[in-house]
Amino acid sequence: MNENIDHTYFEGVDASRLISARDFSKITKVPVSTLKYYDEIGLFKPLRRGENGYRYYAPQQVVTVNFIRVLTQCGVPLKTISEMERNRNPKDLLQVLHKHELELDREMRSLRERYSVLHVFVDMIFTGLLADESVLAVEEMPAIPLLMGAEIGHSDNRAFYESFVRFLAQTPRVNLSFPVGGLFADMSGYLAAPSEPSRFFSIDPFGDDEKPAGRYLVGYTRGFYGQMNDLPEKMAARAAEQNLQLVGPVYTIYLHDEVSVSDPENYLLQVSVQVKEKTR
Amino acid sequence: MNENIDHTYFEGVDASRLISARDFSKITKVPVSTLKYYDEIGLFKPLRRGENGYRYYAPQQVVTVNFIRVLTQCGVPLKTISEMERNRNPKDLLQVLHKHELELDREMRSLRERYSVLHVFVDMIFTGLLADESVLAVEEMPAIPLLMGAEIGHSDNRAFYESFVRFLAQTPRVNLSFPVGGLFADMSGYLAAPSEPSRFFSIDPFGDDEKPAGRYLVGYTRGFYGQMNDLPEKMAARAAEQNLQLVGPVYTIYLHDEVSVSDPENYLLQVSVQVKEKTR
DNA sequence: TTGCTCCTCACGTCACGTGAGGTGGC
DNA sequence: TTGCTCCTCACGTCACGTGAGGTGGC
Repeated sequence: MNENIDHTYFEGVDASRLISARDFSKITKVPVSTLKYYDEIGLFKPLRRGENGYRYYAPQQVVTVNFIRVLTQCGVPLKTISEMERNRNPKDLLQVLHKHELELDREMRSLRERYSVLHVFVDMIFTGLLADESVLAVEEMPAIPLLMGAEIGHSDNRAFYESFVRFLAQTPRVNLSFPVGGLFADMSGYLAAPSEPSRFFSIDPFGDDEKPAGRYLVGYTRGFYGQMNDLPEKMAARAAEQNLQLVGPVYTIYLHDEVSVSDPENYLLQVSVQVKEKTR
Repeated sequence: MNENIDHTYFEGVDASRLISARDFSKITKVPVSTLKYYDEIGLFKPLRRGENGYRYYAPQQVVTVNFIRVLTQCGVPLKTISEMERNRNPKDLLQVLHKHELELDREMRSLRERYSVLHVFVDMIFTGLLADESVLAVEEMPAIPLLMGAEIGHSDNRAFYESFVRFLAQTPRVNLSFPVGGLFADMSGYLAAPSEPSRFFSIDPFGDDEKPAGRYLVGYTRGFYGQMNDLPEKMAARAAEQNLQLVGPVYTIYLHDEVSVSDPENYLLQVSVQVKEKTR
């Protein structure tokens, strides 16, 4: 970025004040190999070369190389930076920088999203590890934000996959980085067809819907996607035994799936449905 | 990530429900070339291959490939993801994810910093474009956060470079991505040795010091670093003429430097010193 | 026959990283 | 002579992208 600088401007600087490649690298945290590469492609050259070929940098060049690093970290290709610099002037640079401010805005949003994705996965895997799978229990559950898919019309019994694909195809509305769960209208719907949820939802913290906080009857079972074993019947039986009034939809979420577990027999499903204590 | 899945689990799924590479790419926004690459290195394979070699993906694989994308965007190498997946289990995955949550925290901070760097540059270049260089004027200036360097002892007249290098070497305290300015203790110090600032400072929004808001006598001049022309004398003369009482240090900032301008003769320096109206 | 989609194979690319083998001043 | 730092040259690498040339079903 300083190849156009007339070196006579630095005549007052004697060689002993200049900085070796190693030291320049230490100051700027830019690896020596990178400095050599920038030199090679003509993007950023040392102020002076020793007779033995040693690279010597001027102190001011620190600002320049850091500026280049900022631009590359913003995703500007080195070639673009080179071209920009060939006829650099304040107005054009201002335009480019302004464009990349917007680019950084997008990056910021994407990063926040990646963060939430990781957080949701951590949360689910952790919940799965703590879960006592062998018991059905009534417990307090916090609210979970969701993005709800459209209702599924079950015209034939192969509709599951098509519905799922249709749900997935709703991008970009549905963010596919978050785990997907299945929902049944109520307990009787779940009992009737345990592998045919009436809706899918994405566990998306930016979603408009939510699974409300409250007391839930919670059960777990292990197995491949859609394999419910005797969980529906057990949950219905428990509700009857303890005189629990089940309200609202049944939520099914794979806490452990192919992302975290090798053996499909060990995928861990959590099923929950809200409980309202019966008035006596 | 699904190479360990026993394909018999998908026997219920007939081929017509599976998704072609093109469609899978459209749904997930992952380029086909990337899908092929993941297949090639054995990281993520389609559920089934047609007799003609066509790739067919199952709907559930959408979640998996998105998870892979999230990890790679967090900087996890594909090889690491592959290894992780070979003996994947919830506990280990939890550890890895937690580590990368911290990684993302750092990324977030770095991104915010890049953003501020761009902002500061935009601000300076823009100010430079708007400046009326030909006139000395008294004007309101906003406060600017700074990171101040140590005071410079001027033992000899070559100390400038050494001081500057020492200032730069104060990393990591000094963030070298932000522009650097020079400061003189007062107007008489500036007049006495216009190219020997008593301190350097970094225009770092996260800095502890600041240039206070207030009314400043502001002048501009063009030329290479340290070239002040007759600006010091003109500013002193103007202060005397208009009976201005100059208080506090003299700030010198290159609004346009080698980053934004090709010709060193056109580097634009802004010099400002605070004004206190004399009580009459 | 004509599109259209998919395939493989091979080579390119971007921004470096990594030795091998050599120089030069204290 | 021994370290130590720097050099050049060449090749490797990571995560893909980009054709060239070919297949296969409507």
